[in-house]
Amino acid sequence: MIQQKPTKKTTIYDLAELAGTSASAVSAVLNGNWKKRRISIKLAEKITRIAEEQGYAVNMQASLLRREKSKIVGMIVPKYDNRYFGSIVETFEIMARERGLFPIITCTLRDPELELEAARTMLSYQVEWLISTGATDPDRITDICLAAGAHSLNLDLPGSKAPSIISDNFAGARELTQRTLRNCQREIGSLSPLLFVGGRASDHNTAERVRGFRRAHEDLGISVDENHILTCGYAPEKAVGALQALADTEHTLPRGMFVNSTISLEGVMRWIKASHHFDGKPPIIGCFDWDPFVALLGDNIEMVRQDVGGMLQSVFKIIDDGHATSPLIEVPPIFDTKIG
Amino acid sequence: MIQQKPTKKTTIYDLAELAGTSASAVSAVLNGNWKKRRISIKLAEKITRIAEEQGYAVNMQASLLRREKSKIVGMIVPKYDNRYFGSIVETFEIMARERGLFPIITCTLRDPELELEAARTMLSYQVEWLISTGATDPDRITDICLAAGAHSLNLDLPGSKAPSIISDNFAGARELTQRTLRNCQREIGSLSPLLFVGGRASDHNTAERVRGFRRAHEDLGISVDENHILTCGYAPEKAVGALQALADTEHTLPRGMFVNSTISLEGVMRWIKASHHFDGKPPIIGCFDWDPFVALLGDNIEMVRQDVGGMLQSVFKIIDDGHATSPLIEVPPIFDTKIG
DNA sequence: CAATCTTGCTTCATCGATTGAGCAACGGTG
DNA sequence: CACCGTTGCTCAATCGATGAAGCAAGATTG
Repeated sequence: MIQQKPTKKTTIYDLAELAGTSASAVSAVLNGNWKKRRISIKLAEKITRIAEEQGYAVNMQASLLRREKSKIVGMIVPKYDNRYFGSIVETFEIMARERGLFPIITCTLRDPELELEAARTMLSYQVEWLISTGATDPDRITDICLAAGAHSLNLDLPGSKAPSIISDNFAGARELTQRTLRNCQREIGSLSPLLFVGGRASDHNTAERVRGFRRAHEDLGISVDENHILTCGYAPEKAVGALQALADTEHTLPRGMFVNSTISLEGVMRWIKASHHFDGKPPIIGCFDWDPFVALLGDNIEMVRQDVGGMLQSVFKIIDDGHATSPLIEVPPIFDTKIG
Repeated sequence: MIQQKPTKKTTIYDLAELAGTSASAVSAVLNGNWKKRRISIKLAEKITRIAEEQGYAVNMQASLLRREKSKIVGMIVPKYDNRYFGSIVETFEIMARERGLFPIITCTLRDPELELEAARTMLSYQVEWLISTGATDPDRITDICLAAGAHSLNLDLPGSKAPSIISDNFAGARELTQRTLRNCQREIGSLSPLLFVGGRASDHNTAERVRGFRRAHEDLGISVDENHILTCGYAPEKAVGALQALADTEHTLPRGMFVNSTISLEGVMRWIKASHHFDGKPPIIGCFDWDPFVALLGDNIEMVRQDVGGMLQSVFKIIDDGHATSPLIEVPPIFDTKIG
């Protein structure tokens, strides 16, 4: 018979009838504990064969309703438009599957309302753990998780009510700033302060990176110009706007720059190309994030790669153990050994 | 405090008891059809308030078990490591949510076994539609979808058993090849054939792009060297290997290249940088895919952007209508007007 | 040969939300 | 006052899978 339309779903009752047995035997066979339930091998094989013939797939909704654990782990992520978050999601899925967990992921477009909405939806699906990645208000998410009986974790940006796994932003920014200052010195002959571009002044990561940025300048005895800290937001257009505004008030911009993410870097490079401000004397950039094409094509760009593998190891350590031993885990980012 | 343990989940029975009413009234109020069920506004408000106080979240497993439609749409995608798939996933989520559907996405790492496994898992979760993006064997996925009562669609790579939405690879490749040939001519003074790098000879998209590549050469009266069609796979290392092998047998490589994806481009650029083959005379590249940093930094690289928005419009047109009017939809890719 | 154990199943209650059917109370009508 | 319609709820069956409890038949023991 030719089935154009999808057929009706097969249930264990259908299989039971076909096999001349009970639904409970079918269930026991198909979820693997038929030995414990003392089903004969003969019947088990018969049921398995019929299930395959019928293309049977268990109804997880029914199954999960009955079981006590859902084995579903959720993750919310701001965007899929850069390698950092892409890599986080990919690694999360792989590590979840290794453990027999079912990962569900959703992106929230950096919209705080959508974050909460997405969290609520995931809770409806009975996630056991919800990982908030780069969330604007992780504590509110933790609140609703606790109320709904789920565990929560923060990744990339910390919160105060759930364990947080983040990059070591201070140390990373300090090292990156030092390297960029040196790269810049090698290029222009003298040591001079950098421009800081991107990120939100209100978020923990940006604050820590600014602190590392300042410290690196201190280390080398250079003073930072307060007007040169442009925490204008992450979007490329924000960086373009901030650079243009600064160029409008100051004659020349610093040659060296610390850029807070690849997203902001996109804007920075767009502006550099469009404004012709740096024509002939390309800026020396350090970027707190990694992208393969920038690494290959960007001649004067030093990048730090956040240790996604290490961070997710920590996440799953907590999930595996069922609890965290520390409220904040800072994972050092990775520098390529080669410089500039 | 970090170590709070999640509370027990609240059910409509708990709420009913708190409100001094029945579970069925609670259900009616919370899923919005309390007017139809003639619940008084007074009771509706009371129930709503209590539900909010308790942080109640409906149990989707139970809800979906009872309803006939799940409103879940699934998508499988090979990787999250490039802008094309990232953009597909992001757009898919947005468009699904606009329609009140719940999107679930999983990546299959280009592993055919994992594709099937992921499809089966999604079917267990009662997806109504399953979109196979860039799948190696989309027809097998369609088979198991039909057996499980779900609809299926193919995106990016076509299949023969379900409607397919793909880029117009032939026309796109033809145009891109022509542009690259011209860019190359402008650079080196004479018209000469390009090298084709990346993709699998067995997949539809690569075959069509090779056809467009050949046609563009024909159009300009140039003959293609068969040894210069390197359909070596998508992974960067494959491109590196293929270029090295070719460079080992031939003295000089063509100056112009057609690269089949940003993934392959990564390998191509790695080899170019490492081998020093093109030092001083950078290759002129056309890439069938788009990346913002390549667009900004790659001076001699022309890119085509696949029309993700248009493709997903087509996908959701089919989902909205419940059926497709055509088995294959080819969406023209987008060229930036500016050349070179 | 009765008593007990083992094997191989079946029966039935359950998870939480949904919804058709039904029922009590009240107001309006003739 | 009998009858009917409306309002505002409750009852109970149901979705599909699960697993504790139970039961019948055969095997083993004393």
